[in-house]
Amino acid sequence: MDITPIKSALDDEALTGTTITVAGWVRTFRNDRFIALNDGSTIRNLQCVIDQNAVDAATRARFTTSASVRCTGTLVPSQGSGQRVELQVADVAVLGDSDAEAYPIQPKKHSLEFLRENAHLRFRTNTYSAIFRIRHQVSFGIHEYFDSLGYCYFHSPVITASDAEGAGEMFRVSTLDVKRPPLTEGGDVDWKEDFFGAEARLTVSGQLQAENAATALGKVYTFGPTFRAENSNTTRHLAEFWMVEPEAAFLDLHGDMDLAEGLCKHLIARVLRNSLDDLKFLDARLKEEEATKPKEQRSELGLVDRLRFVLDNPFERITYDQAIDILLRSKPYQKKQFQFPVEWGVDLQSEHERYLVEKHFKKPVIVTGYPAGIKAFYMRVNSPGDFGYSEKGTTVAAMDVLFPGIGEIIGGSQREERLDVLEQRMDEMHVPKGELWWYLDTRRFGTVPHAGFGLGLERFVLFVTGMGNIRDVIPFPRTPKSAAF
RNA sequence: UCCCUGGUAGCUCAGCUGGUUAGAGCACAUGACUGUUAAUCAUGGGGUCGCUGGUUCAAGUCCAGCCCGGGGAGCCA
Repeated sequence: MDITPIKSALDDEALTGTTITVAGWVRTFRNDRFIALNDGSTIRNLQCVIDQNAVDAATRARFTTSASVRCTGTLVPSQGSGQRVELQVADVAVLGDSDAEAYPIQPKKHSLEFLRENAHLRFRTNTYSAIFRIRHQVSFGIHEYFDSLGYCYFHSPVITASDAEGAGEMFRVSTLDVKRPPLTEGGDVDWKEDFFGAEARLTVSGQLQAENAATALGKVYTFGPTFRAENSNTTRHLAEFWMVEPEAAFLDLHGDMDLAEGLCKHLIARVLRNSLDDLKFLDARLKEEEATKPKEQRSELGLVDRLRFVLDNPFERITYDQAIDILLRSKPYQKKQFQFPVEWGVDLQSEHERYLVEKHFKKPVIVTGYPAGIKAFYMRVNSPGDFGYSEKGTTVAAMDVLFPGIGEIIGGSQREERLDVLEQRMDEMHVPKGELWWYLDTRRFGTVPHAGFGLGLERFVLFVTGMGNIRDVIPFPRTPKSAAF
């Protein structure tokens, strides 16, 4: 039996007048006659009209919220005003009952907190089904973008024996007995006895391995789960998240910025093209939510308009020096409204990034040329004439893409390809060179200028969906003290 | 980890300065309904007031500790 997706039933005008079978989950059953059926193919429901003479009362009583149902009938123009077509049901089967008393999700508005606690069922709501369809569009668009530019999808390992990547605290991977681990003569845990014969951890980044690949395959990108054991309790952090990390040989900082901006725009364009129903739903939801907020906290543009605006305008590209200048001349600085100091050499705080993006430029901003002291060892040291070079101190070819409401959505850089400079920086920052010999080999044998970045998938989905909490844009969020489901 | 804030019915929330039997809307159950759009109408059931201890004649309400959620900050993507 062919099952027609509800999306096709609603959109394909050639199906009107034909007999089709649809299958999905009941959203509501009204007037003992109308099933609003959803199968996940679209946010819209198909109205299935039951003939009460043909379907007995006992069966009709089983059309409860979230029961799974299969309906066969004729697709006809609707007599009601809420939809273009509806299904005149000739045959209906309840595939799986849903006890209305026990089922937690009701046909009403629920708080996101409650739905988060029912993460296994929240996909059945309009909001979350929209989010995860959009997440799919973004994921697929990532492959589409890099493939179209000749990038090779590269699978970096999830388990690593190196903790020198410096991107954050790592989770340990071990098969040793936690209560009685083997010990060395000195009384320490003997990791040689562990599964990998060394201390192993979950990756915090595939970048270093991607650099190995880029200096052979030319252009690569990784896309997979990444793990950080930081005790971060915010709306923008997860312990397990998905990251995209392109890395390309013969690419400089400007090319890197072009690549990052191009990716963001490609993804936004794709979502606008393929997920407009879902976006419009989230847009309306957002407006409703914002109506309860004071005027100054409301955003000027709706979700769809915001996405179009980002798509249509170039990202602002400034140096760290310029960012500091703007902040020093800003009203909040002069009125002493910033909590953290603004001076050359210290990192930009959330409040500073927010000011630049949301108040000053009112669009995405790429900041380059950060002081070397606050950035990772592998970033290229700037020389006079480089964009981002500063008279005030040593800077590196870093670039952070800052988005309104979210802050840093992409962090990247041109990499230090000069072996001597790289080794000196590793010494300064106490990065163990011995452990990273395989990484340094890229600079020993045919080193080339190259660049890349990391984009947090969930942060991007957060922006595209207009959601406020990163735990709502990943199916089963892992955060400190929480790994349920 | 730090700061702020909250936890009362399945959900969303009200409950004043401590004082009868802790309320509402929605949901749910039963009944009605052949054009509904989060359908509607009638009737009904439903509570360890987060946990533990304390103050008091009396605690949902006051105090202390703990647990959990939310917002913000740091770390970052």
